[in-house]
This record gives sequence, structure tokens and C-alpha cells, in this order.
Amino acid sequence: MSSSALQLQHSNYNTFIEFENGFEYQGERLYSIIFERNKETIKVNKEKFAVRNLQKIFNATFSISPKIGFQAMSLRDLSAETGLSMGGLYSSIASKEAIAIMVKDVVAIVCDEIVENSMAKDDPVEALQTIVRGYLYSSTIMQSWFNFLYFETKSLPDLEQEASKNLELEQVTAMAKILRNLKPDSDLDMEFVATMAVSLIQERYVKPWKHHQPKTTVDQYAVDCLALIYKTIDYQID
Amino acid sequence: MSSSALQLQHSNYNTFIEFENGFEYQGERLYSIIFERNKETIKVNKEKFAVRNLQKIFNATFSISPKIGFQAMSLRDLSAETGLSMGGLYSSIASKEAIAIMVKDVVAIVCDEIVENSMAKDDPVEALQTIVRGYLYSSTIMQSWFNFLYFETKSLPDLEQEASKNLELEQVTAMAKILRNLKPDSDLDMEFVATMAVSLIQERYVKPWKHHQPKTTVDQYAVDCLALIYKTIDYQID
DNA sequence: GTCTATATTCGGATAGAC
DNA sequence: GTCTATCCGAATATAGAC
Repeated sequence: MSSSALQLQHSNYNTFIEFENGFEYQGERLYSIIFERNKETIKVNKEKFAVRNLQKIFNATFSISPKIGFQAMSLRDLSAETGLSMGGLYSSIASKEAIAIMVKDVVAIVCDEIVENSMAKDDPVEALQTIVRGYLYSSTIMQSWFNFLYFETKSLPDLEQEASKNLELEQVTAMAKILRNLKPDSDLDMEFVATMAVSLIQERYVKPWKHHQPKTTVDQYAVDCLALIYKTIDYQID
Repeated sequence: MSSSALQLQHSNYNTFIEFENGFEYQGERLYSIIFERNKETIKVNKEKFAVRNLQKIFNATFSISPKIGFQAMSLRDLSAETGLSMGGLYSSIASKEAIAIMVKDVVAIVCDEIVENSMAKDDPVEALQTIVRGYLYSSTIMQSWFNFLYFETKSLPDLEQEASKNLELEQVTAMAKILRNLKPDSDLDMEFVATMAVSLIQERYVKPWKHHQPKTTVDQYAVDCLALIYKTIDYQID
């Protein structure tokens, strides 16, 4: 119980709806956070205007770039899609590259929080639930953000590229650790199992053309993922 | 036995080495095939020269583009890396876009062959082996090609983008079909299992920075994948 | 805070000499 | 068959008016 008293309220969830209600990285709040973190490079001073523009810019980016790629998206495309002029764009962002970096920053914050929340659980079953559901739900709400970072990591400067890859490694490492706690005596390669689990979760945001449409709900998908993991490591659920 | 007599010799394999020996899409042979298929748009007439240049061009593309992305790679970058001049490049390829299209064509041929070979097997256990090992081994030998298509599908014209996505769907569909043959009475969602399997295979060529280095061999990885699949569908191997 | 207009660089592609 | 030289459009980014 020790550390669990310190947990954020939204670190306990068993359904998507429940998670979504406590998830702060969405809506205007999200863009406020981005604004706060990038005040120095954003020329617009009033939060009200900056937030509105950032919202337009990211929406436009996530509308254009999945179709043709970030590098092929010109700022003129972005200007047309946002309704802002070239000058208007540059008053809200430092450069084109800055867009990609901001995406990376936001996703990094969210990913860290997922791992943190999970690591705070003493019970490995709860910990597994938390990381799987947390990752799946977060990347559902922020689908465009996760998808963008996945495919556009190459568009980042070397340092941020490294950071982006590490996000994934941390998920795998954390999950493998939990799995070892669940079955301390197993001689299975838990890194392998965790790799499988992570890539299964990524499937949803990486290949929306395959999953996004009808088929299964996120909650069902979460159940399926967990069941598959338990089966793989021969863990009997009560 | 009926159809298995018609199979290509290299459709029977149980190890990477064995597969590699019968795999024709590598070395000079590969570039001969590309040359034959693109004679009309390649200005160089002598196969000897064309093959040598194509080899340089694809090697350079696979060296530069994973780091910065295909769109960010300029033909001047390519010129520097290949040692060919701008004019020299354009005598061997029709355009920059043509490079991406040729990659897609080659990968499509290989993927089709994997599915074909697998579908030719009457025994579902053999069929599963064939598709899993075929996909894994092919994408190991042609790692750069598969990786490129995965991340640069966006750089293709709409029509080829569609074709590229279909390649993946065909793998999943084929694998799901085999799994249903293996366990006809199971009420598991075999599309889900196949999706998991395919994304596990893709892991290797999609994230080489995670897997390529030391760790497990391809053969071990194949065994692990197959074991995981069997476990998932509760199939007892003899 | 947002626009228009423009500076400047760099991209893909081609023509024509060798 | 390959190279050099060059065209031309398009890209990022900025200056300064409103």
C-alpha cells in the first residue's frame, strides 16, 4: 500500500471511458501544456491565441502528414489547411522541425507517465493491467500523436531520434520486469513476450487502416491482449 | 501430394541457410530482375552497366534513407553516396519516385511467392512453417527492402500505396486461413492471432536497432514465433 | 497578432558535351 | 554511358505593413 497512496487518481482504471475521464492530455488542456513548455520559441504571447493556433497546426499536420509524410508536407500545405498565413504559422512555431519535436515531447511525457503509474503498483497483475491498458488507451486517445512519432522519428534531430527509440525500449523493459514478477521461476524469455505485447499494442495506432474501423473496441482489444499475454506465460487468472 | 510436385525447389526449408541458398532475390541476380522489369524507363541499355548502377543506387538509398527518410534524401545526396553524377543517376532510373516504386515491386514479388509457396502445402503444419519461415527469412535477407517499404509507403503514388498495404493484409489473411485449418473447431479469432504473428515477424525488420545486433538468431526467432503461435491456439506439436 | 511580399536556398530534372 | 552545366519551380524562413 505504501506508494499507492501517492498515485494520481487516474492511475486506476479498468475501462476506456474511465481512463479517458482522468486523462489530461487532450482538448485545450493539451495545447496549454504545449504552450507552457515552448513559451520561449513561440512569438505569440497570449495563451488564448497560441492555443488556438497550435490546435489548428497539429490538427492540420495530423491530417496531411499521414497521407504524404511529414517531410513532403510543405508549410504552404499547412498554411492552406490551417487557414493561417506563412507569417501566422511562424508566430506560433519556431520552425517546421519544431512541430515534430513538440510531438515527441508530448508523447514522451505520456509514455513516462504510463510506465510510472505501472511501476507504482505492487501487485504484478495490477501492474500489467495498468501498463497494457495505459499504453493502449493513451495511444487511442492520442492516436495521431503516437502514429506520427512512430513514422516520423526519422524527421527528428539525432538526439531526439535516440530519445524516441528509448521510449519504446522503456515500455518493453518495464513490461518484461512485470512479467518476471508474475512468473519468477519461468525460464521464458520475458523480453520476447514483452516485445510481442508492445508490438501488438502498437498495431492499433500504427495501422489504423487495418484496425480503426469497425471490428473490436479498445476495451475488447485490451482484454484480448491481456489474455494472450497470460496464455503465453502460462499464468492462470483467478 | 498433387500440387506439391509443382513446387519450386526452394519452397522446402527448415533453416535459414537452406532457405538462403535457394533464394534468388539477392546479389546480381536481383538487380538483373529489376533491370528486366524496368527496361523501358532505364536509359542505359547494357545490362552490365545498368546492374552495376542499380546496385549502387539501391545500396546508397538504403544507407541514407533509414537515417533521414526518403523524402529528405536528395538526389545530390544519392549522387555523392553512389559516386554517380546527376546525369548518371537519371540514365539508370526514371525519377526519384521510381526508386520507391521499384522497391515496392520487388517486395511484392517476394511476398506473393511466400504466400504461394505456403498455400501450395496441403498439411497446415507445413503451411504455417512455410509462411512464417518464408516471411522471416526473406525479410532478413532483404531487410533494407522490407524496412524501406514499411516506412516509405507514404512516398508512393496512391495506387502503389494501396498495393503495399494489401501485401500485409494478404499475409494476415493467408496465415489466418492456415490457422483455421489447423484448429477448425476453435472459436478463437484467428485474424487476431495472425495479426499478432505478422507484427512479431515484422518487428525484426522494422526495428533493427532493437533486434539486429546480438541476441537471437533468425532460426531461433522462427522457433520462438512458431511456439508462440501454437501456444496461442492451443495446438500440440508432435 | 496576423497578414503580404520577398529573400534565398535547394530540390528534381534535362540538354548536350565528351 | 557518363559527366558538367543549367533550368525552373518550390521550399523554408523573414521583414515589415496593418
